[in-house]
Amino acid sequence: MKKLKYINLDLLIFFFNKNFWFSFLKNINKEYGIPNINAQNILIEFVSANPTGPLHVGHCRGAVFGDVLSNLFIYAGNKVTKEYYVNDYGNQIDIFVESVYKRIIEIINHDPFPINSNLYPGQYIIDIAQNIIRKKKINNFDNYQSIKKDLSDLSIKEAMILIKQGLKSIGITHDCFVYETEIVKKDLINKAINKLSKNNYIYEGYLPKPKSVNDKDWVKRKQLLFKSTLFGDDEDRALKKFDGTWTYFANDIAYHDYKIERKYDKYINILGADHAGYLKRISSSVDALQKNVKFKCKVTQLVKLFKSGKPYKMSKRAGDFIELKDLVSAVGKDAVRFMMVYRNTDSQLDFDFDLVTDKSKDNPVFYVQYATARINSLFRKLKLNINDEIQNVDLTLIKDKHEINIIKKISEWPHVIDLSTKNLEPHRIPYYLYELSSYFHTYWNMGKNDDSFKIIENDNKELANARIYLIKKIYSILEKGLNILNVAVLKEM
RNA sequence: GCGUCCGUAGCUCAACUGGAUAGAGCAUUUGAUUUCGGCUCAAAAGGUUAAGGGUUCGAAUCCUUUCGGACGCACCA
Repeated sequence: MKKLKYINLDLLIFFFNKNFWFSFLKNINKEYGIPNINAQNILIEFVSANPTGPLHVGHCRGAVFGDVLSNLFIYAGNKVTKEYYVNDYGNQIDIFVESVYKRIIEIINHDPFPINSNLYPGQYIIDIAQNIIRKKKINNFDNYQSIKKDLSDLSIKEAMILIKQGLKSIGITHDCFVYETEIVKKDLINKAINKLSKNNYIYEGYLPKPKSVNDKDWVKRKQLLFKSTLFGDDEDRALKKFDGTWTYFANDIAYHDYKIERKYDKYINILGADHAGYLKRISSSVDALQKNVKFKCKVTQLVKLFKSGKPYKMSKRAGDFIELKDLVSAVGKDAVRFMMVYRNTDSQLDFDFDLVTDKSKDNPVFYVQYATARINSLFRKLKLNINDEIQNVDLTLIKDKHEINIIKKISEWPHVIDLSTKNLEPHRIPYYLYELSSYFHTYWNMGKNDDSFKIIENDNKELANARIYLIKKIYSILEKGLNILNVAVLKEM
């Protein structure tokens, strides 16, 4: 230690000398950055988009966020189950299936598809219709009511194929798909509601009129309610509809009870901004179902698309939204993944099509990948395998301030991992990788201006060896970080 | 009207969750390099952290009020 500065009661500041940093660098091993924690069994639910069509850009942020978070937890030594809840039940599915039906009839009988109805018009509905006709599981489409159940199953199956393709295109695979119809079929709803009932969390009562509803359309009605206000929600929530069937929320309580029954150490839900209002209610129900359960919801804010600095508008109603797979084919999986977690999920994200395909240092994805490519080129030049250990290093030859700063930057890595994991904030990783890359590129450029800073091209073999050792440590962290992001580590570009 | 999130340099965002002089990139200015004013490099400048009030040794961070923005607010999913 070089010196110790006293600021006040709680703050001590340490200044380390160079030898500290050398021995620090020496001690970096394969486990460097992995927190020393007890392994946990974590269930993380994300995407969970309705099976009524392919994924679009709006789903993308939550999808990548959940996946990176999973990788992060795995890296930190935990066991992770990535789960997708399939809402294959209820009104929206009915509308979807009817849309597919009308498209089938349009294709077979040339009856035009009813525009301006509540049905989904999109091209993907036509594709699904064609697939169903082609696969010939149903031979006669004349009577909608009689084939409704089969058509529904087939349509959902087709939609799930599209969704899984979209996920695959950005490198995401879920471990587990839980279908809402299964929850209903197994009668898990009664089971969960009984659980709540036993604790007196359920009653018959009245809800106040919502502000967004007209007086005319509002009928005061006694209904079955869950006391979510006991757990911090703004209102108690309805469990049964006017026709006596369960609400979506009741089914979701059952689903979360099913999660709890499977006994994980920790549960994480990733929700889109448009479902943020749902958060209190679902966490209330989880608290009510089981005391002291570790359950966290994370909301990802919207993504705004830009092209050359101008907003890129799209409308779901008109059916012209951008599908995830279109985004990926336009800018590539790496760019999508990197940029989607580059920012804190609490803030809205601007995603510029042009910037992420730019081959320049303005593009953070390129910049980080360029660093790994440059480092690889050094090893190629030396005819060294980048994975081999470097022997007999004399690190005291590293003297420059910038080199010491690189070591300091490297020392931040475990903290980045720790904060990202604890606070569910993986944006720190790409941000850090960008900074570390920036340190590396500056180092590289120092050699361009001054030969004595050339990493390998100088007469001093010992010095070159020490520098290569340092560079390799940078590389191993970039590699770890990119692996967590599931962004390619490029050997050359 | 209510709820959630956000407001930090001209722009897009960080800031180790309450700690030092609030940091990066773009844009700007200056210089270097390049037989290109375009690529690259180096440096400078840029801030009352939306505004007011409070909490304490100490606040961008916590509390409160106001203003501004996004999203949501049926028995839909």
